[in-house]
Amino acid sequence: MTPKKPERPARPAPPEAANGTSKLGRPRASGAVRDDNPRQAILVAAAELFSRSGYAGTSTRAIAEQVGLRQPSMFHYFRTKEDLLAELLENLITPTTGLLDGLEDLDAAPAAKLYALTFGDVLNMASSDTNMTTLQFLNDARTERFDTFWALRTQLFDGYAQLISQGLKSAAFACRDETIARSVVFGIADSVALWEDADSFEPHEISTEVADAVLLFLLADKAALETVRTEAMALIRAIRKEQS
Amino acid sequence: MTPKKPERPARPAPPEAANGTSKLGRPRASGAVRDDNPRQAILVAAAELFSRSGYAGTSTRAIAEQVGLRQPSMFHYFRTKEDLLAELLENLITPTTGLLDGLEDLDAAPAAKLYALTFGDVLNMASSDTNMTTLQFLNDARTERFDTFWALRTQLFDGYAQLISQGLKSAAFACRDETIARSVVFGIADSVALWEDADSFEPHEISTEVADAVLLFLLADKAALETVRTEAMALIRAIRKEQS
DNA sequence: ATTATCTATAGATCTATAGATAATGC
DNA sequence: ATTATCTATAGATCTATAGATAATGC
Repeated sequence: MTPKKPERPARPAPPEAANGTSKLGRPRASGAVRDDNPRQAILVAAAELFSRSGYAGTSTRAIAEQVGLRQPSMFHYFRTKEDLLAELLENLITPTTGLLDGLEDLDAAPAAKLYALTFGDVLNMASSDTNMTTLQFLNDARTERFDTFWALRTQLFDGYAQLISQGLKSAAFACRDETIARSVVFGIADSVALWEDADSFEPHEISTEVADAVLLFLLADKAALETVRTEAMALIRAIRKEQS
Repeated sequence: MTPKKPERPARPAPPEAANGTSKLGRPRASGAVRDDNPRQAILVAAAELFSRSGYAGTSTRAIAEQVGLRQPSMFHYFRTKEDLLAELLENLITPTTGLLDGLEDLDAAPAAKLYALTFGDVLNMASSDTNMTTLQFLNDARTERFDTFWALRTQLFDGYAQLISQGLKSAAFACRDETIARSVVFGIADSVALWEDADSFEPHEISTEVADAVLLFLLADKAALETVRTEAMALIRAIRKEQS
Protein backbone atom coordinates (compact mmCIF):
# COMPACT_ATOMS: atom_id res chain seq x y z
CA MET A 1 0.00 0.00 0.00
CA THR A 2 1.97 2.94 -1.24
CA PRO A 3 1.13 4.43 -4.65
CA LYS A 4 -1.81 6.80 -4.72
CA LYS A 5 -3.53 7.94 -7.90
CA PRO A 6 -7.12 7.19 -7.05
CA GLU A 7 -8.20 8.31 -10.53
CA ARG A 8 -9.40 6.07 -13.26
CA PRO A 9 -11.99 6.87 -15.91
CA ALA A 10 -14.52 5.77 -13.31
CA ARG A 11 -17.31 5.03 -15.74
CA PRO A 12 -16.18 4.22 -19.29
CA ALA A 13 -18.40 6.85 -20.87
CA PRO A 14 -21.34 5.08 -22.46
CA PRO A 15 -20.85 3.77 -26.01
CA GLU A 16 -23.42 6.21 -27.40
CA ALA A 17 -20.88 8.99 -26.70
CA ALA A 18 -19.06 7.94 -29.86
CA ASN A 19 -17.69 10.92 -31.75
CA GLY A 20 -14.93 9.61 -33.96
CA THR A 21 -15.09 10.34 -37.65
CA SER A 22 -13.84 6.89 -38.63
CA LYS A 23 -16.09 5.15 -41.10
CA LEU A 24 -15.30 1.58 -40.12
CA GLY A 25 -15.52 -0.43 -36.98
CA ARG A 26 -17.10 0.12 -33.61
CA PRO A 27 -17.39 3.74 -32.45
CA ARG A 28 -14.92 5.01 -29.85
CA ALA A 29 -15.98 5.31 -26.26
CA SER A 30 -14.14 8.47 -25.25
CA GLY A 31 -13.82 11.73 -27.08
CA ALA A 32 -10.22 12.99 -27.02
CA VAL A 33 -9.29 15.06 -30.04
CA ARG A 34 -7.77 13.30 -33.03
CA ASP A 35 -8.13 14.17 -36.64
CA ASP A 36 -8.49 10.54 -37.49
CA ASN A 37 -5.43 8.86 -38.51
CA PRO A 38 -5.25 6.79 -35.35
CA ARG A 39 -1.96 5.17 -36.25
CA GLN A 40 -0.24 8.50 -36.81
CA ALA A 41 -1.88 9.98 -33.72
CA ILE A 42 -0.52 7.12 -31.63
CA LEU A 43 2.99 7.76 -32.94
CA VAL A 44 2.75 11.45 -32.11
CA ALA A 45 1.39 10.80 -28.63
CA ALA A 46 4.01 8.15 -27.93
CA ALA A 47 6.86 10.40 -29.04
CA GLU A 48 5.66 13.13 -26.75
CA LEU A 49 5.17 10.86 -23.76
CA PHE A 50 8.35 8.85 -24.30
CA SER A 51 10.46 11.96 -24.47
CA ARG A 52 8.91 13.43 -21.33
CA SER A 53 8.60 10.33 -19.16
CA GLY A 54 10.98 7.84 -20.74
CA TYR A 55 10.13 4.57 -22.42
CA ALA A 56 9.41 2.41 -19.40
CA GLY A 57 7.82 5.38 -17.67
CA THR A 58 5.16 5.69 -20.35
CA SER A 59 2.31 3.20 -20.23
CA THR A 60 0.42 1.97 -23.24
CA ARG A 61 -2.65 3.18 -21.38
CA ALA A 62 -1.33 6.74 -21.29
CA ILE A 63 -0.57 6.65 -25.00
CA ALA A 64 -3.94 5.20 -25.97
CA GLU A 65 -5.94 7.55 -23.79
CA GLN A 66 -4.11 10.59 -25.10
CA VAL A 67 -5.57 9.79 -28.51
CA GLY A 68 -8.99 8.86 -27.16
CA LEU A 69 -8.67 5.11 -27.34
CA ARG A 70 -8.86 2.43 -24.68
CA GLN A 71 -5.53 0.86 -23.78
CA PRO A 72 -5.96 -2.44 -25.67
CA SER A 73 -7.08 -0.70 -28.87
CA MET A 74 -3.55 0.55 -29.41
CA PHE A 75 -2.49 -3.03 -30.10
CA HIS A 76 -4.61 -3.06 -33.21
CA TYR A 77 -2.03 -0.71 -34.78
CA PHE A 78 1.18 -1.84 -33.10
CA ARG A 79 1.91 -5.40 -32.11
CA THR A 80 4.03 -4.38 -29.13
CA LYS A 81 5.17 -1.26 -27.30
CA GLU A 82 8.67 -2.02 -28.57
CA ASP A 83 7.41 -1.75 -32.18
CA LEU A 84 6.26 1.76 -31.42
CA LEU A 85 9.67 2.85 -30.17
CA ALA A 86 11.44 1.20 -33.09
CA GLU A 87 9.24 2.94 -35.63
CA LEU A 88 9.72 6.30 -33.95
CA LEU A 89 13.50 5.95 -33.91
CA GLU A 90 13.55 4.93 -37.56
CA ASN A 91 11.32 7.85 -38.50
CA LEU A 92 13.66 10.21 -36.68
CA ILE A 93 16.79 9.10 -38.48
CA THR A 94 15.61 8.39 -42.04
CA PRO A 95 15.37 12.03 -43.19
CA THR A 96 19.03 12.42 -42.28
CA THR A 97 20.27 9.22 -43.91
CA GLY A 98 18.24 10.38 -46.90
CA LEU A 99 20.15 13.64 -46.89
CA LEU A 100 23.40 11.70 -46.69
CA ASP A 101 22.43 9.72 -49.79
CA GLY A 102 21.54 12.93 -51.59
CA LEU A 103 24.92 14.43 -50.77
CA GLU A 104 26.79 11.46 -52.16
CA ASP A 105 25.52 12.22 -55.65
CA LEU A 106 26.69 15.80 -55.55
CA ASP A 107 30.10 17.15 -56.35
CA ALA A 108 31.38 19.45 -53.62
CA ALA A 109 34.18 19.90 -51.13
CA PRO A 110 34.00 17.66 -48.03
CA ALA A 111 33.77 20.75 -45.80
CA ALA A 112 30.62 21.94 -47.57
CA LYS A 113 29.11 18.47 -47.48
CA LEU A 114 29.86 18.08 -43.78
CA TYR A 115 28.29 21.46 -43.09
CA ALA A 116 25.20 20.47 -45.06
CA LEU A 117 24.92 17.10 -43.32
CA THR A 118 25.23 18.61 -39.87
CA PHE A 119 22.83 21.40 -40.73
CA GLY A 120 20.19 18.97 -42.00
CA ASP A 121 20.68 16.57 -39.12
CA VAL A 122 20.22 19.30 -36.53
CA LEU A 123 17.35 20.90 -38.42
CA ASN A 124 15.54 17.60 -38.43
CA MET A 125 15.91 17.17 -34.67
CA ALA A 126 15.22 20.78 -33.82
CA SER A 127 12.08 20.85 -35.96
CA SER A 128 10.48 18.02 -34.05
CA ASP A 129 8.94 19.16 -30.81
CA THR A 130 9.78 15.91 -29.12
CA ASN A 131 13.15 14.59 -28.22
CA MET A 132 13.64 10.92 -28.94
CA THR A 133 17.40 11.03 -29.38
CA THR A 134 18.36 9.97 -25.89
CA LEU A 135 16.03 6.95 -25.96
CA GLN A 136 18.25 5.12 -28.39
CA PHE A 137 20.80 4.53 -25.65
CA LEU A 138 18.43 2.47 -23.53
CA ASN A 139 18.94 -1.24 -23.18
CA ASP A 140 15.39 -1.60 -24.47
CA ALA A 141 16.63 -0.41 -27.86
CA ARG A 142 19.28 -3.13 -28.19
CA THR A 143 17.04 -5.99 -29.24
CA GLU A 144 16.75 -7.43 -32.73
CA ARG A 145 13.69 -5.34 -33.39
CA PHE A 146 16.02 -2.33 -33.62
CA ASP A 147 18.46 -3.79 -36.15
CA THR A 148 17.12 -1.58 -38.92
CA PHE A 149 17.48 1.51 -36.78
CA TRP A 150 21.02 0.65 -35.77
CA ALA A 151 22.02 -0.03 -39.36
CA LEU A 152 20.83 3.46 -40.28
CA ARG A 153 22.61 4.94 -37.31
CA THR A 154 25.87 3.26 -38.31
CA GLN A 155 25.41 4.45 -41.86
CA LEU A 156 25.04 8.00 -40.59
CA PHE A 157 28.10 7.77 -38.36
CA ASP A 158 30.11 6.38 -41.25
CA GLY A 159 28.90 9.22 -43.45
CA TYR A 160 30.21 11.77 -40.98
CA ALA A 161 33.44 9.78 -40.61
CA GLN A 162 34.05 9.61 -44.33
CA LEU A 163 33.57 13.33 -44.85
CA ILE A 164 35.96 14.05 -42.01
CA SER A 165 38.49 11.68 -43.50
CA GLN A 166 38.23 13.32 -46.92
CA GLY A 167 38.58 16.79 -45.42
CA LEU A 168 41.72 15.72 -43.60
CA LYS A 169 43.18 14.22 -46.74
CA SER A 170 42.65 17.43 -48.68
CA ALA A 171 44.08 19.41 -45.73
CA ALA A 172 40.86 21.42 -45.46
CA PHE A 173 40.52 19.98 -41.96
CA ALA A 174 43.03 19.57 -39.17
CA CYS A 175 42.81 17.71 -35.91
CA ARG A 176 44.98 15.98 -33.35
CA ASP A 177 43.34 12.57 -33.62
CA GLU A 178 40.85 11.46 -36.22
CA THR A 179 38.97 8.85 -34.20
CA ILE A 180 38.24 11.20 -31.35
CA ALA A 181 37.39 14.05 -33.73
CA ARG A 182 34.66 11.84 -35.20
CA SER A 183 33.05 11.39 -31.82
CA VAL A 184 33.35 15.08 -30.98
CA VAL A 185 31.64 16.01 -34.24
CA PHE A 186 28.90 13.40 -33.92
CA GLY A 187 28.35 14.49 -30.34
CA ILE A 188 28.08 18.16 -31.22
CA ALA A 189 25.65 17.37 -34.02
CA ASP A 190 23.38 15.51 -31.62
CA SER A 191 23.84 17.95 -28.77
CA VAL A 192 20.60 19.77 -29.47
CA ALA A 193 18.98 16.76 -27.78
CA LEU A 194 20.34 18.19 -24.52
CA TRP A 195 18.92 21.68 -24.97
CA GLU A 196 16.19 22.53 -22.57
CA ASP A 197 15.22 25.71 -24.39
CA ALA A 198 15.40 24.52 -27.99
CA ASP A 199 11.91 25.82 -28.63
CA SER A 200 12.90 29.40 -27.87
CA PHE A 201 14.94 29.52 -31.08
CA GLU A 202 14.27 29.02 -34.76
CA PRO A 203 15.32 25.54 -35.91
CA HIS A 204 17.14 27.16 -38.81
CA GLU A 205 19.10 29.37 -36.44
CA ILE A 206 20.03 26.45 -34.16
CA SER A 207 21.19 24.40 -37.12
CA THR A 208 23.38 27.19 -38.44
CA GLU A 209 25.06 27.71 -35.10
CA VAL A 210 25.70 24.04 -34.47
CA ALA A 211 27.01 23.41 -37.99
CA ASP A 212 29.24 26.46 -37.56
CA ALA A 213 30.58 24.94 -34.33
CA VAL A 214 31.40 21.66 -36.06
CA LEU A 215 33.25 23.35 -38.91
CA LEU A 216 35.12 25.73 -36.63
CA PHE A 217 36.33 22.68 -34.78
CA LEU A 218 37.64 21.00 -37.93
CA LEU A 219 38.60 23.64 -40.47
CA ALA A 220 42.32 24.22 -40.90
CA ASP A 221 41.56 27.75 -42.06
CA LYS A 222 38.81 29.05 -39.78
CA ALA A 223 38.33 32.06 -42.05
CA ALA A 224 36.88 29.72 -44.68
CA LEU A 225 33.71 29.21 -42.63
CA GLU A 226 31.53 31.74 -44.47
CA THR A 227 32.40 30.29 -47.87
CA VAL A 228 31.77 26.77 -46.66
CA ARG A 229 28.41 27.76 -45.22
CA THR A 230 27.36 29.38 -48.48
CA GLU A 231 28.37 26.31 -50.47
CA ALA A 232 26.54 24.07 -48.02
CA MET A 233 23.30 26.00 -48.27
CA ALA A 234 23.48 25.67 -52.04
CA LEU A 235 23.83 21.90 -51.62
CA ILE A 236 20.82 21.79 -49.33
CA ARG A 237 18.77 23.73 -51.85
CA ALA A 238 19.89 21.45 -54.67
CA ILE A 239 18.80 18.34 -52.78
CA ARG A 240 15.47 19.86 -51.80
CA LYS A 241 14.75 20.76 -55.38
CA GLU A 242 15.68 17.29 -56.56
CA GLN A 243 13.38 15.66 -54.03
CA SER A 244 10.36 17.77 -54.91
CA MET B 1 -0.57 -13.44 -19.58
CA THR B 2 2.32 -11.97 -21.54
CA PRO B 3 5.60 -11.25 -19.72
CA LYS B 4 7.90 -14.21 -19.18
CA LYS B 5 10.88 -14.23 -16.86
CA PRO B 6 10.27 -17.38 -14.90
CA GLU B 7 13.29 -16.70 -12.69
CA ARG B 8 13.25 -15.61 -9.10
CA PRO B 9 15.81 -16.49 -6.42
CA ALA B 10 13.73 -19.63 -6.00
CA ARG B 11 14.78 -20.38 -2.45
CA PRO B 12 15.98 -17.32 -0.53
CA ALA B 13 19.33 -18.87 0.38
CA PRO B 14 19.15 -19.86 4.02
CA PRO B 15 20.07 -17.17 6.56
CA GLU B 16 23.17 -19.09 7.65
CA ALA B 17 24.68 -18.22 4.25
CA ALA B 18 25.46 -14.77 5.64
CA ASN B 19 28.76 -13.47 4.30
CA GLY B 20 28.67 -9.71 4.77
CA THR B 21 31.43 -8.10 6.76
CA SER B 22 29.05 -5.69 8.46
CA LYS B 23 29.32 -5.74 12.21
CA LEU B 24 25.79 -4.71 13.09
CA GLY B 25 22.39 -6.06 12.28
CA ARG B 26 21.08 -9.26 10.85
CA PRO B 27 23.36 -11.06 8.39
CA ARG B 28 22.58 -10.81 4.67
CA ALA B 29 20.88 -13.68 2.93
CA SER B 30 22.62 -13.56 -0.43
CA GLY B 31 26.26 -13.20 -1.26
CA ALA B 32 26.79 -10.66 -4.03
CA VAL B 33 30.07 -8.83 -3.84
CA ARG B 34 30.17 -5.56 -1.98
CA ASP B 35 33.00 -4.14 0.01
CA ASP B 36 30.62 -3.04 2.65
CA ASN B 37 29.46 0.41 2.40
CA PRO B 38 25.96 -0.62 1.44
CA ARG B 39 24.74 2.93 0.95
CA GLN B 40 27.54 3.73 -1.50
CA ALA B 41 27.15 0.38 -3.22
CA ILE B 42 23.47 1.09 -3.77
CA LEU B 43 24.31 4.45 -5.35
CA VAL B 44 26.83 2.85 -7.69
CA ALA B 45 24.46 0.07 -8.69
CA ALA B 46 21.59 2.49 -9.23
CA ALA B 47 23.70 4.79 -11.40
CA GLU B 48 24.71 1.89 -13.58
CA LEU B 49 21.22 0.49 -13.92
CA PHE B 50 19.52 3.86 -14.36
CA SER B 51 21.87 4.81 -17.15
CA ARG B 52 21.41 1.53 -18.95
CA SER B 53 17.70 0.93 -18.46
CA GLY B 54 16.32 4.34 -17.53
CA TYR B 55 14.76 5.40 -14.26
CA ALA B 56 11.34 3.78 -14.56
CA GLY B 57 12.94 0.81 -16.27
CA THR B 58 15.08 0.03 -13.24
CA SER B 59 13.36 -1.71 -10.34
CA THR B 60 14.36 -1.30 -6.73
CA ARG B 61 14.63 -5.08 -6.73
CA ALA B 62 17.28 -4.98 -9.47
CA ILE B 63 19.26 -2.36 -7.56
CA ALA B 64 19.06 -4.17 -4.24
CA GLU B 65 19.93 -7.54 -5.66
CA GLN B 66 22.91 -6.19 -7.54
CA VAL B 67 24.43 -5.31 -4.18
CA GLY B 68 23.34 -8.53 -2.51
CA LEU B 69 20.38 -7.19 -0.59
CA ARG B 70 16.70 -8.07 -0.69
CA GLN B 71 14.51 -5.47 -2.35
CA PRO B 72 12.99 -3.95 0.82
CA SER B 73 16.38 -3.58 2.52
CA MET B 74 17.27 -0.79 0.12
CA PHE B 75 14.67 1.36 1.83
CA HIS B 76 16.70 1.34 4.99
CA TYR B 77 19.19 3.63 3.20
CA PHE B 78 16.90 5.60 0.90
CA ARG B 79 13.37 6.58 1.77
CA THR B 80 12.21 6.41 -1.84
CA LYS B 81 13.52 5.55 -5.27
CA GLU B 82 13.21 9.23 -6.12
CA ASP B 83 15.67 10.07 -3.32
CA LEU B 84 18.21 7.82 -4.99
CA LEU B 85 17.93 9.63 -8.30
CA ALA B 86 18.09 13.04 -6.66
CA GLU B 87 21.24 12.17 -4.75
CA LEU B 88 22.90 10.77 -7.87
CA LEU B 89 22.12 13.87 -9.90
CA GLU B 90 23.42 16.12 -7.14
CA ASN B 91 26.60 14.08 -6.82
CA LEU B 92 27.14 14.38 -10.53
CA ILE B 93 26.90 18.14 -10.65
CA THR B 94 28.56 19.27 -7.41
CA PRO B 95 32.18 18.73 -8.50
CA THR B 96 31.50 21.09 -11.39
CA THR B 97 29.73 23.79 -9.40
CA GLY B 98 32.65 23.45 -6.98
CA LEU B 99 35.03 24.13 -9.85
CA LEU B 100 32.95 27.16 -10.82
CA ASP B 101 33.26 28.52 -7.28
CA GLY B 102 37.01 27.94 -7.37
CA LEU B 103 37.32 29.83 -10.64
CA GLU B 104 35.51 32.86 -9.28
CA ASP B 105 38.31 33.49 -6.78
CA LEU B 106 41.00 33.45 -9.43
CA ASP B 107 42.14 36.27 -11.63
CA ALA B 108 42.23 35.27 -15.28
CA ALA B 109 40.79 36.07 -18.68
CA PRO B 110 37.21 34.85 -19.29
CA ALA B 111 38.44 32.68 -22.16
CA ALA B 112 40.82 30.77 -19.89
CA LYS B 113 38.15 30.40 -17.23
CA LEU B 114 35.60 29.13 -19.73
CA TYR B 115 38.10 26.63 -21.05
CA ALA B 116 38.85 25.46 -17.53
CA LEU B 117 35.17 25.18 -16.64
CA THR B 118 34.34 23.18 -19.75
CA PHE B 119 37.38 20.98 -19.31
CA GLY B 120 36.49 20.18 -15.70
CA ASP B 121 32.82 19.67 -16.48
CA VAL B 122 33.56 17.19 -19.26
CA LEU B 123 36.31 15.48 -17.28
CA ASN B 124 33.88 14.88 -14.47
CA MET B 125 31.30 13.30 -16.77
CA ALA B 126 33.81 11.35 -18.83
CA SER B 127 35.48 9.93 -15.72
CA SER B 128 32.29 8.37 -14.46
CA ASP B 129 31.52 5.11 -16.17
CA THR B 130 27.83 5.74 -15.95
CA ASN B 131 25.82 8.31 -17.78
CA MET B 132 23.24 10.05 -15.65
CA THR B 133 23.12 13.29 -17.63
CA THR B 134 20.13 12.47 -19.77
CA LEU B 135 18.02 11.41 -16.78
CA GLN B 136 17.67 14.98 -15.59
CA PHE B 137 15.29 15.71 -18.45
CA LEU B 138 12.69 13.23 -17.28
CA ASN B 139 9.45 14.42 -15.81
CA ASP B 140 10.34 12.35 -12.76
CA ALA B 141 13.11 14.85 -12.04
CA ARG B 142 10.79 17.86 -11.93
CA THR B 143 9.38 17.34 -8.46
CA GLU B 144 10.28 19.36 -5.36
CA ARG B 145 12.72 16.71 -4.30
CA PHE B 146 14.99 17.91 -7.11
CA ASP B 147 14.98 21.61 -6.20
CA THR B 148 18.54 21.43 -4.90
CA PHE B 149 19.74 19.77 -8.07
CA TRP B 150 18.00 22.30 -10.27
CA ALA B 151 19.43 25.20 -8.29
CA LEU B 152 22.92 23.81 -8.89
CA ARG B 153 22.17 23.28 -12.54
CA THR B 154 20.99 26.87 -12.91
CA GLN B 155 24.07 28.08 -11.09
CA LEU B 156 26.23 26.18 -13.55
CA PHE B 157 24.38 27.50 -16.58
CA ASP B 158 24.70 31.04 -15.20
CA GLY B 159 28.40 30.48 -14.67
CA TYR B 160 28.85 29.57 -18.32
CA ALA B 161 26.65 32.50 -19.36
CA GLN B 162 28.59 35.01 -17.32
CA LEU B 163 31.95 33.95 -18.71
CA ILE B 164 30.58 34.16 -22.23
CA SER B 165 29.22 37.62 -21.51
CA GLN B 166 32.55 38.82 -20.12
CA GLY B 167 34.44 37.41 -23.08
CA LEU B 168 32.13 39.21 -25.47
CA LYS B 169 32.57 42.47 -23.58
CA SER B 170 36.36 42.23 -23.80
CA ALA B 171 36.05 41.29 -27.48
CA ALA B 172 37.94 38.05 -26.87
CA PHE B 173 34.78 36.26 -28.05
CA ALA B 174 32.53 36.92 -31.00
CA CYS B 175 29.15 35.48 -31.91
CA ARG B 176 25.99 36.30 -33.82
CA ASP B 177 23.62 36.02 -30.88
CA GLU B 178 24.54 35.69 -27.24
CA THR B 179 21.49 33.78 -26.01
CA ILE B 180 21.83 31.06 -28.60
CA ALA B 181 25.60 30.89 -28.17
CA ARG B 182 25.03 30.06 -24.49
CA SER B 183 22.89 27.07 -25.41
CA VAL B 184 25.32 25.91 -28.05
CA VAL B 185 28.18 26.02 -25.55
CA PHE B 186 26.24 24.34 -22.76
CA GLY B 187 25.11 21.70 -25.23
CA ILE B 188 28.62 20.99 -26.48
CA ALA B 189 29.90 20.74 -22.93
CA ASP B 190 27.28 18.11 -22.10
CA SER B 191 27.53 16.33 -25.42
CA VAL B 192 29.81 13.62 -24.09
CA ALA B 193 26.61 12.21 -22.57
CA LEU B 194 25.70 11.18 -26.13
CA TRP B 195 28.95 9.38 -26.90
CA GLU B 196 28.56 5.67 -27.26
CA ASP B 197 32.28 5.02 -27.26
CA ALA B 198 33.40 7.39 -24.52
CA ASP B 199 35.27 4.59 -22.80
CA SER B 200 37.59 4.05 -25.74
CA PHE B 201 39.28 7.37 -25.00
CA GLU B 202 41.10 8.92 -22.09
CA PRO B 203 38.83 11.29 -20.13
CA HIS B 204 41.60 13.88 -20.26
CA GLU B 205 41.76 13.63 -24.01
CA ILE B 206 37.98 13.92 -24.43
CA SER B 207 37.90 16.97 -22.18
CA THR B 208 40.65 18.69 -24.13
CA GLU B 209 38.91 18.13 -27.45
CA VAL B 210 35.51 19.28 -26.23
CA ALA B 211 36.89 22.37 -24.50
CA ASP B 212 38.82 23.15 -27.68
CA ALA B 213 35.56 22.91 -29.64
CA VAL B 214 33.83 25.34 -27.30
CA LEU B 215 36.60 27.90 -27.51
CA LEU B 216 36.96 27.58 -31.27
CA PHE B 217 33.28 28.37 -31.49
CA LEU B 218 33.59 31.53 -29.41
CA LEU B 219 37.09 32.97 -29.82
CA ALA B 220 37.34 36.05 -32.03
CA ASP B 221 40.96 35.14 -32.73
CA LYS B 222 41.01 31.37 -33.22
CA ALA B 223 44.81 31.41 -33.14
CA ALA B 224 44.63 32.26 -29.44
CA LEU B 225 43.43 28.73 -28.60
CA GLU B 226 46.80 27.31 -27.56
CA THR B 227 47.50 30.18 -25.18
CA VAL B 228 44.03 29.96 -23.69
CA ARG B 229 44.42 26.22 -23.16
CA THR B 230 47.75 26.69 -21.39
CA GLU B 231 46.30 29.35 -19.11
CA ALA B 232 43.30 27.16 -18.39
CA MET B 233 45.39 24.18 -17.38
CA ALA B 234 47.29 26.43 -14.98
CA LEU B 235 43.97 27.45 -13.43
CA ILE B 236 42.92 23.83 -13.04
CA ARG B 237 46.20 23.01 -11.32
CA ALA B 238 45.86 26.02 -9.02
CA ILE B 239 42.38 24.94 -7.92
CA ARG B 240 43.44 21.33 -7.42
CA LYS B 241 46.35 22.44 -5.27
CA GLU B 242 44.11 24.71 -3.21
CA GLN B 243 41.62 21.94 -2.61
CA SER B 244 44.19 19.41 -1.40
C1' DA C 1 18.17 0.11 22.55
C1' DT C 2 19.93 0.52 18.00
C1' DT C 3 21.12 -1.01 13.52
C1' DA C 4 20.75 -3.75 9.55
C1' DT C 5 18.78 -7.05 7.61
C1' DC C 6 14.97 -10.35 6.43
C1' DT C 7 10.02 -12.34 5.05
C1' DA C 8 5.46 -11.38 3.86
C1' DT C 9 2.36 -8.67 1.71
C1' DA C 10 -0.84 -4.73 0.32
C1' DG C 11 -2.45 -2.45 -3.38
C1' DA C 12 -1.39 -0.33 -7.66
C1' DT C 13 0.06 -0.86 -11.63
C1' DC C 14 1.57 -2.90 -16.49
C1' DT C 15 1.46 -5.41 -21.24
C1' DA C 16 -0.89 -8.19 -24.03
C1' DT C 17 -4.59 -11.59 -25.25
C1' DA C 18 -9.42 -13.26 -25.77
C1' DG C 19 -13.36 -12.57 -27.45
C1' DA C 20 -17.64 -9.53 -27.98
C1' DT C 21 -19.70 -5.87 -30.73
C1' DA C 22 -20.72 -2.48 -34.20
C1' DA C 23 -20.11 -0.47 -38.63
C1' DT C 24 -19.25 -1.11 -43.33
C1' DG C 25 -18.30 -3.74 -47.81
C1' DC C 26 -19.10 -7.71 -50.87
C1' DA D 1 -15.99 -10.87 -44.15
C1' DT D 2 -13.22 -7.15 -42.61
C1' DT D 3 -12.00 -3.43 -39.74
C1' DA D 4 -11.85 -0.90 -35.60
C1' DT D 5 -13.10 -0.60 -31.52
C1' DC D 6 -14.60 -2.19 -26.84
C1' DT D 7 -14.76 -4.92 -22.02
C1' DA D 8 -12.72 -8.21 -19.16
C1' DT D 9 -8.93 -10.27 -17.50
C1' DA D 10 -4.53 -13.15 -16.91
C1' DG D 11 -0.36 -13.05 -14.91
C1' DA D 12 3.70 -10.47 -14.01
C1' DT D 13 5.42 -7.02 -12.13
C1' DC D 14 6.40 -2.72 -8.92
C1' DT D 15 7.14 0.39 -4.62
C1' DA D 16 6.81 0.71 -0.09
C1' DT D 17 5.25 -0.71 4.64
C1' DA D 18 4.81 -3.86 8.67
C1' DG D 19 6.83 -6.28 11.62
C1' DA D 20 10.13 -10.26 12.85
C1' DT D 21 14.94 -11.37 13.81
C1' DA D 22 19.78 -11.24 14.76
C1' DA D 23 23.88 -8.89 16.03
C1' DT D 24 25.97 -5.50 18.76
C1' DG D 25 26.30 -1.68 22.35
C1' DC D 26 24.94 0.39 26.78
